[in-house]
Amino acid sequence: MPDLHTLIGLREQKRQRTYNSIQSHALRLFRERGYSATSVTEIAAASGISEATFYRYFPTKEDVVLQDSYDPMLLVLFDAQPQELNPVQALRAAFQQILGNFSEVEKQDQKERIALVTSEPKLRARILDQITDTIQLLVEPLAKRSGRSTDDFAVLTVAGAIMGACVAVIGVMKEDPNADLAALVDKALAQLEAGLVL
Amino acid sequence: MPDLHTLIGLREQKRQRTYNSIQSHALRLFRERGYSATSVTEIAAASGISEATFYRYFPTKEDVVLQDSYDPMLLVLFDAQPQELNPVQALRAAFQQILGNFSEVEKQDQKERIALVTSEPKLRARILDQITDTIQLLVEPLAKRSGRSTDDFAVLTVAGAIMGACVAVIGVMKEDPNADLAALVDKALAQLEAGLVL
Amino acid sequence: MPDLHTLIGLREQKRQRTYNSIQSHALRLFRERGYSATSVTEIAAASGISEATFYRYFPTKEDVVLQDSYDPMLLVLFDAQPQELNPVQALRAAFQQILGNFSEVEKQDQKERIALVTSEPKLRARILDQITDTIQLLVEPLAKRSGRSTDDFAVLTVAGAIMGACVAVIGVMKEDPNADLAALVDKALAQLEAGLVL
Amino acid sequence: MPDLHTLIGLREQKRQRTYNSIQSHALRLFRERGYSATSVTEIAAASGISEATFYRYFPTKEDVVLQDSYDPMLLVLFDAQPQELNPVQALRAAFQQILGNFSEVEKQDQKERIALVTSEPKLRARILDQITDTIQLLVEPLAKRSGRSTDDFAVLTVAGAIMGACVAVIGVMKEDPNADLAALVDKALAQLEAGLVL
DNA sequence: ACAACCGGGACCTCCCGTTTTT
DNA sequence: AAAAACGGGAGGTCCCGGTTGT
Repeated sequence: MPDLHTLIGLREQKRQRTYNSIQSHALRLFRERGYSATSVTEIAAASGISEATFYRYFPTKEDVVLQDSYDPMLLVLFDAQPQELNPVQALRAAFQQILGNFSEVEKQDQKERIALVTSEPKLRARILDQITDTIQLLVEPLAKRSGRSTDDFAVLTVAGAIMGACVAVIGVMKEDPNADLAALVDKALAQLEAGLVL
Repeated sequence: MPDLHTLIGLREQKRQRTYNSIQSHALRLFRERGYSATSVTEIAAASGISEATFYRYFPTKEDVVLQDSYDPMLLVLFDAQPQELNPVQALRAAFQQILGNFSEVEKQDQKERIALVTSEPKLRARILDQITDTIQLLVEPLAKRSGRSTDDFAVLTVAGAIMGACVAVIGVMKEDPNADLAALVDKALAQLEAGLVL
Repeated sequence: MPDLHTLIGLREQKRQRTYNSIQSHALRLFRERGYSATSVTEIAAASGISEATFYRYFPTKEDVVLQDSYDPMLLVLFDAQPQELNPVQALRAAFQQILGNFSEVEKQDQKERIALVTSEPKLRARILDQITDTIQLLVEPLAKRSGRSTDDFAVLTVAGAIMGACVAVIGVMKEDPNADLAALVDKALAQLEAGLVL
Repeated sequence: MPDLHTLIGLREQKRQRTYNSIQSHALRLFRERGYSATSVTEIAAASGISEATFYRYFPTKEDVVLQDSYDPMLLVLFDAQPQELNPVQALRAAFQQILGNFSEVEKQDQKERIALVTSEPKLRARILDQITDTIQLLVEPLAKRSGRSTDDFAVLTVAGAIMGACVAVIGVMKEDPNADLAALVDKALAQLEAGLVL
């Protein structure tokens, strides 16, 4: 896993720091006061930026919870997996390299995001989009690795099944917030890996 | 496939007719005027019932789109499948007995419901619940048929994967509303049936 | 000309007072500080109402200049003219009953509105709509009085010509703000009245 | 109708060709990508000129839609009309000699310009100026032909009425873009010609 | 009682002028 | 010197809870 920071300039690094700062301040405030009781003004103040800058990083307040930088990482890591892994195996490995290396802070953040997303109506309203977006996101690399077309319905089905398993895992996390996300996802994908050969 | 009507009394039959009447009038009005521009008052009037009666059938306006009577049917049909079918095979067969026997009217209604649910924010907001509810709903019969516990994570994963595939199918239907829902679901489940053995 | 106030309730009267209060405070502030240098917040404060209430009366800041209550009055007065007057004569008379009875305050307001509308880009941007809307507004009563169809192109032409003459008058007012609006409009319409018989 | 080309030098002819080339390329791009989504850079590239050259022909992007070379033509043609025609008659004839001889390409361009001007806010913002400028433009020749002073309010009224009728015609064109501009203008001016004698 | 009205405040967009990076 | 990021502030929409006119 290459250090992404060495590849980008100072400006981008600062941007990353600001991004993370906003997100973590926001999640903290949401935890302390609740999602809807926290205004963007307050998040901006806590993060030491202007409200306008907040909206330059996140198009809406919802996105501060919904967005993460893991999707592009996932794609990069997926492509970096050894060629002998089949698509689901490679995806499982990539997931593990992200989730398995979460710091305690990241784990905590992730838990809170799941809790928020499953409880706050406004956020729940956008999950279907998130899921279908991620399904679409997965289709292309899955197709590439399996030598199939991106129009192949079988690829779509596998992508859907994987995301469905993730939704089931999120359901578990909701019931038991102390469950180990990385382990659950790995277990689910291990099971699918055996059967879902493309 | 047993005749479901023989299993229920006359009163229940009348209730079913009213239920379907409300739903189809509502879907028609939503198509003609748009979801949010149609009031419950108008739906009740078009269905020849009082507003109070509407709410006795559907707790909210949203539910007239979200609810369907297929979930209980699915469970009954699932249990009625021959014991030699494995869980996913049985589920696939049950789905087919419902979707494959849709009348033209039902097919049209289903299309519109998918279109509404994927476009109206209020409705989209409740899809996660629908999905997780259905996952939970599937867990018990899947566990029973596979001789596993309802707590078995493998069962949950399979239920999630199946629903995920359905979400992918809904994505396809959204892009191409004239696609054949029954055929797509069957194709997806056929693929999962081969790999997802419990 | 009937007293419209006797026909409406106390609430509506209060609404009218608020409406006029906002408009006159706004015009005063625009005169004192300029249009774009005056914020809606300031107008609301000066009028003793909340910003939200401002937007309940005027959809945008522009409308506080553009809107007037004269259009509906004009229609009522037009219809009230003696039947022996031809359409343009009737319109001329109606205009006169409005413009000729302006109080000094109203004259002053009108002057300022003309000055603003011809100078402020944002406002100028909406004049074409105003003009075409008013042309359309005039078509129906003109058609009615002349016994022609509202689709009759001749009616549209006359309505356009009348509004065009008004635009020319506004051009004069812009050059010489102390010119007498009522007199100029009357003179223009008198000229058209002679030739534009429907 | 004299051949305008014989009146101007070769250099001017080339300038005209460049001017027309820029304008038609721009209108095509506006149609294909939308007005605000098309940059001056792109227009210049499509026309095979530099951005600097574009601005030597058109002071702003707006002017490429708003400007036309017809105003000076109109004046020349107006003056060339037989002396027995009254001012409005002469103007009607001049209009016809321009609009009636439009090529298909010019007709199409004109339609698109009307569509753009009535829909793009930035462009709409400048229409009042266009109208009042044209009214002023017409005043002088109208006054001359009628033997009146350019300060004569009657002349201004007639100029305004004529432009107002044109605005009404533009309104028709907006509703029905396939209407015949030349015919509509002629019909409107024919009607005014009968009544608006100076 | 009932609906309309209002104040308050959150969300979000856009623009302009200034500072920082490159 | 050009491009990007930022702060500030105005415009506009929406919803909630309380008040007031009918």
